[in-house]
Amino acid sequence: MALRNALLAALIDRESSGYDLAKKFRVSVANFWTATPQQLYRELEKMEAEGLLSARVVKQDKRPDKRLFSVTDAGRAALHAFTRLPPKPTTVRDELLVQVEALAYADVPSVRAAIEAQVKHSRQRLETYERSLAEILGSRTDEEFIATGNRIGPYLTLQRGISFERENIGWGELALRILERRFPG
Amino acid sequence: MALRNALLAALIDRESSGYDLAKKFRVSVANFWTATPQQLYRELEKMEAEGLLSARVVKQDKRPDKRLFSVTDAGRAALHAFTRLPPKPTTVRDELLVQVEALAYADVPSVRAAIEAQVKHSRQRLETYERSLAEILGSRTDEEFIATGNRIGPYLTLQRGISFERENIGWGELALRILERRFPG
DNA sequence: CGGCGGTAGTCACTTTTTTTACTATGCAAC
DNA sequence: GTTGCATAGTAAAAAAAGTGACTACCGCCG
Repeated sequence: MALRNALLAALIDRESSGYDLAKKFRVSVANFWTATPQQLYRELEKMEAEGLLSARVVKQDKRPDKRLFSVTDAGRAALHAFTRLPPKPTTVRDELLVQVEALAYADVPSVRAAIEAQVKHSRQRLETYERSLAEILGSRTDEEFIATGNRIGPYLTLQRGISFERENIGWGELALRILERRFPG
Repeated sequence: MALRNALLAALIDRESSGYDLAKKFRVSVANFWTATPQQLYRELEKMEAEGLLSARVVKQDKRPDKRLFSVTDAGRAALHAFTRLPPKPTTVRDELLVQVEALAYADVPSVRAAIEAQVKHSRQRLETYERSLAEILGSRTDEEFIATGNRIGPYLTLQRGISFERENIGWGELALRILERRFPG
């Protein structure tokens, strides 16, 4: 009952297929919610059944048909109601940091490789976020956008994602330097 | 099967009761893993049954008895094996950011209050982390510690927590300024 | 023309997580 | 003197999430 709010937020200003949403969840939404395609499809079904979404089938020529979902008035109302409630505390699950916490008992080369992989991943995400931000801003500066832009919400979540990934990269580099020094090889 | 690794990491250099762990998960571990007390107790039982932990009962005078768990050799081996595997991608669930993403359809005063609450919470966590860091460092500087300290793992995860909470605070303040400007009241 | 990758999903099953409701004891404040 | 908070847990059920396998169709590359 929580994924649905993320879906409403992701769908609210753009009709999308399950597949589109899966992509969006891999890229921008990944910033604050993670979900597998299976979860999405299941939840979309339920939400349609409950009247939060409406779906229409679009026949396609060279691809399988797809179903485009959009938020209904009831969905909009549910989203508004959700924003009136105090949000649940954030939950995170970061196996890499568990491995780092256990460093003294860990296989250091594996952990080092995992940190490197994560730094790479963060760099990619950072680029994606920055492209999205540029798209939102258009030709305006941050200042102009903040004063007059209308996609303030996505702007803010993107900013959060950007600073998060920057910190991630910085932290990863620090960790690698320290590992290099303490466990050379 | 994932919480268990976080538990092994949390227990590895200190025998603790379920209650102690619940506290530790609220404070330091919260940085990279969240779990409720119920989850902890259940998992501790299983892990003891599987020989990853050993437990001893300590009778107490003015409180209920408690069971102190410590990691066995098998547990240490399991933790090491875990660190050899590539960590699963991080998952997050942040309802506050979902609400912010949906700002245009949200109840703005509620969201503003939620951001304020989160900033306060982050300030508290930041203080906690900084205290823990000072404890780990003792009288050493960061430089000295990095060169010679032996709790490198916890040092790194704490650093990650600290920078995360700082970013959180900065982001929250930015968001509040923007809300103030765009939705005054 | 065969295989790979991208689009667009569904189904069955298992594991995990969350929720709700309990049992106890003791301390401190009001 | 009893209410609320902290300690220290347990049990059962419901809900959510994750895993793996599967169906299709198409375009493109070699």
